This record gives sequence, C-alpha cells and structure tokens, in this order.
Amino acid sequence: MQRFEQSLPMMLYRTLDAVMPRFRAIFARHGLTEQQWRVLRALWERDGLPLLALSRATLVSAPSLVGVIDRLQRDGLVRRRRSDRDRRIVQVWLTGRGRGLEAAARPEVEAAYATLESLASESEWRALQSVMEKIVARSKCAGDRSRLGPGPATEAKEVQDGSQDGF
Amino acid sequence: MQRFEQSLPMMLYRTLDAVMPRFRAIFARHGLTEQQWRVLRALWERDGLPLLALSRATLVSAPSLVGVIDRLQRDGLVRRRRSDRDRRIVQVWLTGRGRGLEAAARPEVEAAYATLESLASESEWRALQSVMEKIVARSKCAGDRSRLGPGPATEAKEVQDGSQDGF
DNA sequence: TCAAAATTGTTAATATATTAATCAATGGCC
DNA sequence: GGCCATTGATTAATATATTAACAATTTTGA
Repeated sequence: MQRFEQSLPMMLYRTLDAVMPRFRAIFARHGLTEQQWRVLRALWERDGLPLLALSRATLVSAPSLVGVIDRLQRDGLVRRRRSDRDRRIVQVWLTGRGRGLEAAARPEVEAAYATLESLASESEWRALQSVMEKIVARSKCAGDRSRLGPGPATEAKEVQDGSQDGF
Repeated sequence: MQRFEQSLPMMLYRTLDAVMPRFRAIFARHGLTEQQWRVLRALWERDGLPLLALSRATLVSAPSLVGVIDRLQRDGLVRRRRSDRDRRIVQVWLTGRGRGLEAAARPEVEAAYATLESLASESEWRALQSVMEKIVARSKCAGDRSRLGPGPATEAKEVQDGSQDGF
C-alpha cells in the first residue's frame, strides 16, 4: 500500500491545509465562514441561483447548503424565493449587504491570491491545474457519483438565455 | 478577482470530490469513516502514536481527533493508554481487530489506487506531487499557522530511538 | 389522463471541523 | 521547594459533512 503521507488524497488535504488558513482569516474578519464565502462568491458571479446549482458551484452538498443559507439569511446577506416557473425550485438572491461585501473583501482576497501565486512559477501552476482537471474529468466518466450529482449531465441541455430567472 | 471555478482552493476541493467517493465507499464497507480510516492507517505504520502526533499525521485537528478516537475505541478498534514517562501524553494503540482490518481492506484500497493512477501519466503524477510539495513547503515559511502546529519544529529535535514508547 | 418515476429542497441522525477555554502535568527558574 | 509559562488532551459551542428518508412538484409514459 502506497505510503500514507504521499497518497494523492493526503497530498491534496495537506495542500489545502497549507493554503486555506490565510483565506479563512480574511473571511473571519468579515464575519464569514469558508462555506458562506463560497456561496456569496457564486452569487456575486450569478445572482439568483437555485439551491442545487449553488450546491454544484460551491461543492457544498445540498443538506449542508440548507444550513449555510439559513445562517446567511439570518444574518441578512441573502434571501430565498421560490420560483414561479417551477415551484420545486428555491432561488437564492443577494441582499444589499450581501452584494456590498464583495467590494469590502476583494482587496484582501486579491492580495492573498497574489501571495499564493508567488509560491510557484507560471508553468507550475498551469501544470497543476491541467493535471487536476484531467483527474476530475476522467474520474467522472468511471461510473462515479461524486455526491454533487452529474451537473448539467452528459448532454448539455442548459437554458442558454441570459434571463435572470431562467432556471 | 480570479474566476471562482479555477481558483486553486476550488480546484483542490473538486479533485478531492472526484477521487474520494470511491475510497469512502470502501471504508464504509468496512464500517469506517474517512477520518477513522486515516487514524488506523497512521497506526498501522506506527502503533502507539500520541494523540498530537496522530493529529499531525492524519491532518485531523486534536479536538476532532478526540471524538474520532472515542468512536474507534467504542467500536473496539483502538485503545487509549496514558504514557508513564509523561502523564500528559495519551498514546493510541491498535487492538487485534484494529490491526486485522488492514489485511481485510488492503486489496480493495490497492485496487482503488491502481484505478486512480491510471487517470494520469507517471510524469503528470510526479509533476502534481512536486508542485504541491513546493506549495506546502513555501506556505509554512510565510509566518503561517496551519492549525496543526509546526510539527517537529524548525529544528528537528526528535527522539531518534526506535523504542515503541519514545514520545 | 393518470399513476409511476424523477427532481428539488428539506429534515433527521450521526460524525467532523473550528475556535476558544479548561485542566492536569511538566519544565525551567529563582 | 514553589511559582509560572508551556504543553497535551479534552470540553464547549457553533458550523459542516454525510447518508438516508421525505414531501411537494414536475415529468414520463402507458
């Protein structure tokens, strides 16, 4: 059995353990947890996402996400609204305060990314990203079920309009 | 701000999300969670580790580890024993059942690793490992505090004897 | 049309993660 | 010897993860 320390999972965990603390410190200064940050980050890019899409975007499982959003809502950063087109769907929308956090936190996060990028060369980053993408892509094929569902499925049958409600 | 999807943290999480399910399925078949597996894995390599060393080896924080070990103990897989040399230290020892699990699970885990390795080439794996090691190493320098402590500290003042009790 | 199957969000039960605080034991130091 | 900063384990409080089960809605398909 491969040495524990050098197994791919442990290497990935160790890397996260090395880089995340500095990000978490920033989130904490703005009163956010890492998962709350991820949700906001996704909504800043596209507001009004349905819960399931948000789950896939943030890699937070649906059951966990329910709680994360409960607390974001409690803190007045987002709002839930059930879709009219499909009453099963619950969309999550930013409040003014939720939207405002982006500008407030951006400088610190940018700086953290810059520090992070300085830890390896351009080509190393590209290599890293390329291999990880390959692993992810080829894992999905192998009859896997990565707990967050197959996403847009094998055949992309996504709605392509830009409507803010088109889910 | 860098695109959310392509940020290093999300890439790492996505990779874990892609590869871990197949391992977790194996652990579950043996009645283990991922963290319980990590503890056993560490003890198989070196039995009787103190809790803090176990925490560093598994990347499970000490408070979490207490619960993980409580449950492993409840299930009769490990045993706690307070060190005589230093009454603060609690060592964790495998029971017969705990030791037996290694042989039972090994084939499946080996197979999973083999499948995993087939997802990328030799050189890609080396590149991946090399870049991640670099990131980890250089993150530690930068006045970081990756929650699991500085390990053996800057100056390795570890006990070098092979005694099973030398902690 | 209508019952079965699939989707989406949620709850429940148990296991972890995270941060801060506590507590006993040790080591250094005067 | 006795005070004190440290260390190693644990507890406490809150937030997430994971798996299974559910309820309300669509969607399918006979």
